[in-house]
Amino acid sequence: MSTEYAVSASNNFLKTIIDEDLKSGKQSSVVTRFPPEPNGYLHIGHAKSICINFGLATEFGGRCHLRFDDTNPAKEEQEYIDSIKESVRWLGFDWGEHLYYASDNFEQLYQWAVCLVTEGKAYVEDLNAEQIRAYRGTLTEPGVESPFRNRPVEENLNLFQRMRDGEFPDGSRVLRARIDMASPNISLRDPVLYRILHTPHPHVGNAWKIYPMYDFAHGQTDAIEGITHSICTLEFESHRPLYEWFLDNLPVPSRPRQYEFARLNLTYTVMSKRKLQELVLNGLVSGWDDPRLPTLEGLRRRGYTPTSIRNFCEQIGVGRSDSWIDVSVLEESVRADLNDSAPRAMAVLRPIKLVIENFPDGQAEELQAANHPQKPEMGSRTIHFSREIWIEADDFMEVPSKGFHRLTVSGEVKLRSGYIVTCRRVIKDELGNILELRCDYDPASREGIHTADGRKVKGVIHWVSAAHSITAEVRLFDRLFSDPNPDRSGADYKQFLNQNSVEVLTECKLEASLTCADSETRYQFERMGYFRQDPKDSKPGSLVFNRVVTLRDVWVKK
RNA sequence: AGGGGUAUAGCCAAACGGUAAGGCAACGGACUCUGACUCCGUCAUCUCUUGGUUCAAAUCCAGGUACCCCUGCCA
Repeated sequence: MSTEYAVSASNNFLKTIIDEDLKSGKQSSVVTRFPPEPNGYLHIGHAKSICINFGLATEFGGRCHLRFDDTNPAKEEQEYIDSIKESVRWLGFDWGEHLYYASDNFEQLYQWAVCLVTEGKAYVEDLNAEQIRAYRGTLTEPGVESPFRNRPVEENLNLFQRMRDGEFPDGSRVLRARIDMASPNISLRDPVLYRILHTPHPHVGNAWKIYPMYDFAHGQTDAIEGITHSICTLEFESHRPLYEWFLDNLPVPSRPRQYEFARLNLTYTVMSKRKLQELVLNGLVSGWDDPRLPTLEGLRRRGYTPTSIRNFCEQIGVGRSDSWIDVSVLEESVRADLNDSAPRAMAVLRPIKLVIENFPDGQAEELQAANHPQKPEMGSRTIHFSREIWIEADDFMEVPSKGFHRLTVSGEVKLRSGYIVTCRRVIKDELGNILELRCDYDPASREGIHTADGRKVKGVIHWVSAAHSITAEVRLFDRLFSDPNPDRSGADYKQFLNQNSVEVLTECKLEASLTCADSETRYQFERMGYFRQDPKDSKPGSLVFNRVVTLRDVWVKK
């Protein structure tokens, strides 16, 4: 399987639209944008949007902007701006010179609001939030016009200027568009354009006392940046008429179009910012970068590669119907990438001692082990074979179950890249716990898996020389939730938290070559899965590895 | 209930009036010094449903049904 980015050139409705726009000459180039609000960390759902926007730009030879949709300083912080930029870069995308902030357009937006006021298309509202809500009507009943709706233009101009000047307290007035209080589309019932907020802004500081709402900022900002295809998620679909109303009524420099796609839903996790934040704040996870979280920082810390996430986004496609992607698709994606690129190593996670009685004490033999079974160009490394080695406890069964083909009493097994050993006896303590296995090895069995009498050995297991191993901590992560859809309505998602979503093993025995493991390198610990050092907690001398994902295992399924 | 959307295999998803792509999963087999990888094969007489138009319908028309979104001074 190839790990190249372009997994398939499958079509989707956005590509079709862009293709037609380009061919018909409606657009001469493609300009998209990824427009996060800097009020939290990015997650895998954002990755889908990032891949769509940057991907489309790349595919059609256009460009993609990174734009912070920073119109609500009450929720936004510089920390999030920094994290978002880092995550987008990590994913492998480059916005070049095109980094923008909606807030850089505040003055222009203000002037356009004045235009609307001047033309009688916007007015200053004195009703409070509760009253506005009551006047708005319901889904089935039309709204009622505000008593301030027909305020004279001059008065509106005066009041709006004074709102800007900071003369009024938060919440005392808003600027509203004058559209249609009876519209069946509620977002057209005189939507709020500006609110008063005496709050400093992370990007423009204390310059403003009033801030535009999303609807009044997004489309115009798209127009200013020359965005041709403004791609957002489905819940903004009913805002599209409003998006277009502003473009129709303001002297904007270009005419962007909004298109919507279905957001990503992943099983066994939660994706809403609110819930993610709740998990972090309540200490239910270790932080925004907890390796069990679907945040990009979490996936990154766990060991997911940017390539695997991009491939995942390509695989799941883009559509307009609500869909649920099983996490196993994400897991399979990182397996595919890592299988290709990860050097192999041996690590025994739950060690049990095996003593080779016919190997001299105090000696060691150097063996060569391939770093990748299908890629000789990745070379090999030296491992040591000696009298005492560690093997995985699971790889020995005193009473083998049917189909088990690893080590059993008086059975034989091949030590990967080493020799065939035969188990002679089991030494236990008085409680019956296995202390060690006593074995013999066949010095002639270095190559292949055939015994001296020509039989083929059934099993191959990983191992590590006791005297040449290092002890390390390994963290095994599982799904954060035990239910495929913890988010389903009517239940508290927290009740579905998987109590065993992390298992910490502190007595793992790793081959010595891992002593100087590079912190970015993902390894395949043979037969156990893919691992990488935890970037925060792993230190020279006390290594900590995270399991990115297990290997596929058809045996345990049976 | 008003408005806006969506229904194609277990999960995604293509198709644009010409006879149901592809991926993942699953299943069967081969290969293998990782029960991994890889390889081969199987997997929708059928597109939510009921009618209609047509030589021909997943695609067009009419009526149902199910689910999602919208009543923040959030985005």
